[in-house]
Parts: sequence; C-alpha cells; structure tokens
Amino acid sequence: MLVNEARTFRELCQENGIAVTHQRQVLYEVMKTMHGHPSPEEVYAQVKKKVPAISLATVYKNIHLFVESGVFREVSMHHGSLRVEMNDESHHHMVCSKCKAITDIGEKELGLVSKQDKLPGGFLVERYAVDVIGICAKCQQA
Amino acid sequence: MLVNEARTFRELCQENGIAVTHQRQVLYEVMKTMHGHPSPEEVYAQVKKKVPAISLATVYKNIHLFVESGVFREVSMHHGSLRVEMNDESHHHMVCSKCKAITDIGEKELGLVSKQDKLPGGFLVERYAVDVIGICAKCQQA
DNA sequence: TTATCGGACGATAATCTTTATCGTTTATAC
DNA sequence: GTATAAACGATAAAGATTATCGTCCGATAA
Repeated sequence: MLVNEARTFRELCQENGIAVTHQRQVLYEVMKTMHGHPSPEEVYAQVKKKVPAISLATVYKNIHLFVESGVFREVSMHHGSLRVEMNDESHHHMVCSKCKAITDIGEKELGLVSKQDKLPGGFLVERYAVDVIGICAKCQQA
Repeated sequence: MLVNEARTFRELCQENGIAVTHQRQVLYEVMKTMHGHPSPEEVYAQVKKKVPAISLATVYKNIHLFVESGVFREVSMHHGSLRVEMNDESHHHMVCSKCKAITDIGEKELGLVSKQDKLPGGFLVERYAVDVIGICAKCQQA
C-alpha cells in the first residue's frame, strides 16, 4: 500500500515532468492527510514534524507547483492584495486562471443559481458570489 | 449636483456613525469613479492626485470602514494568505462575513448553477466556484 | 555503477502588503 | 468658542511571499 502510494506519487511527478524528491513526497502525503483549508505556514508546521530541516521556501515552491500541476487547488483565487468592488449592480466574476484577471459578468448573463436561504449548519445566507474560473480570451491566444 | 453628492455622502456617514472628513470624502468620490477591482495601492495612487498629503494608512483604514459599512464590498473574501483545498469532492464554500471561517458544502446540497460553456468575451470555462457569503452559526449567537 | 548535469534544497535577504503606534490635527456636540 | 473623541500622517512593525545563491541530490546515459 505504501509502495502503491509511492508509485502513484512517482507517476504524478513523471506526468508533470518534475523530480521525485523526499521533501516533495512528504509534503504531498502530509497535505493529503490535512483537512480544511490550511495556509502555507500551517502546512509547513506539519511537514516539519517529519522533515525538520525543510525550508519554508521549499513548502511555498512546491505548493505552487502542485497547484499549477492541478494536484491541489487554491481556495478562491488569491490576488496578493485586497481588491474592492465598485460595480454596484448584481454581478459575478470571471477569473482567468493564467493571468488572474477579473472580469465582471452580469447575474442575468450568467444564468444560474437557485437561491436557498437555509443551508446546513444553520448558516445564514447573505448572498452568493460566483467565480467562473477559466481562461480569458487573451491567454487562450498565447 | 455637487451639493447633492456631498449631502449624500454626509448622510452615509451619519448613518454609519462616522465623521465626515475631507480625506474620507475624496476617497469615496475617487473610488466611485474607478472601474475594475483596484487594490488599496491603486486607490491610494488616485486619491493622492487630489490630496497629496494623504497617508496610505488612511486609505487602508477607510477602505475597511467602507467595506464594513457596506458602501463597497471586497472581491472574494481575503484571508490574508494562500489557502489550499484538500477536499477533492465537488463542493463549494460557505464563508462567514464576520469571522471569515470557510466551510465546505457539497455541490448537491447547494442545489445550484446551470453550467454554460460559453461566456461573453470568449472566456473558456473550467469550473464554477461558488462562495455563499453569510453568517455562520457561531457568529449568529455572538 | 558511476559520472555528469540540471533541477531542487536550505538559508536568508529582500520585497510586498497590511497593521499598529503615537503625537498632532480636526470634526462634532455643547 | 471650547472640550472631547475620533481621524490623520508618519513610520515602525508584523506578516506573507519571493528572490538569490551556494550546496546537494535525482535523473540520465555511459
């Protein structure tokens, strides 16, 4: 089973053309066991238990690598800084996964959502925010 | 018209119990004219043209104030750092606007979206990411 | 199996974003 | 007009992320 896991990870690396390193493998396995939506620091803290000498920079580099390779994904696009919304009409967003550009799309043009007011866990709904993730026209050309 | 605008802003401040300052007013007016999804730095650059002595800290403080007051809103919740997704089943997120906690909700439980593959501007859809913004059970009690 | 080479690693400096501190100034209520 | 609390500006500090660079290790082919 462990062998099988290792084999899977090895294949995963080969598919993406990256080297199979000890740090990379432990990082991957640790992340697989984590729940919720950890930050790089939290992942770092966990991995350090198994590879005490690992560097935070390595964690960052490999998390990005995994995200780019589609192994993991990020919880909503991270734009590095706070962004404010000036458009006061009902709309959602198209976010380019390559260049991170954000474009508005009117609620009606998008089609969607059946709004429910009751959700599991007693969560009180204020509004829906939909991000359509994809590739913008510009990045499709390049 | 200008008088009217000023009056509106004054009322807005009074509704939210905040003082009407020159910086605050210019910031508000400048932001109203901006399109897209500017970062605090970008807003700062614009406001500085009209109030050269303004501090970046003031811009930050008042953007937060505006967001809390519901005057503007932020483009997807900002958690201060990159977050990775460990749940590999189709799901979306419930995000608490008070405490920023993120909870998963299964795609089926949510009801949701009619997926269209074609969107305006030639945007190529990969997937939909829905954030349900609201108040979590814990924050409803407090 | 070993030599070679490029990619990966660790340490840390640097950068970028945001927040906290604090002395001074200003808006508001009286 | 004056008192008081809030807001401002300057800047230090904190937090998050990236860049740099010398060393080390994994992949490939002899």
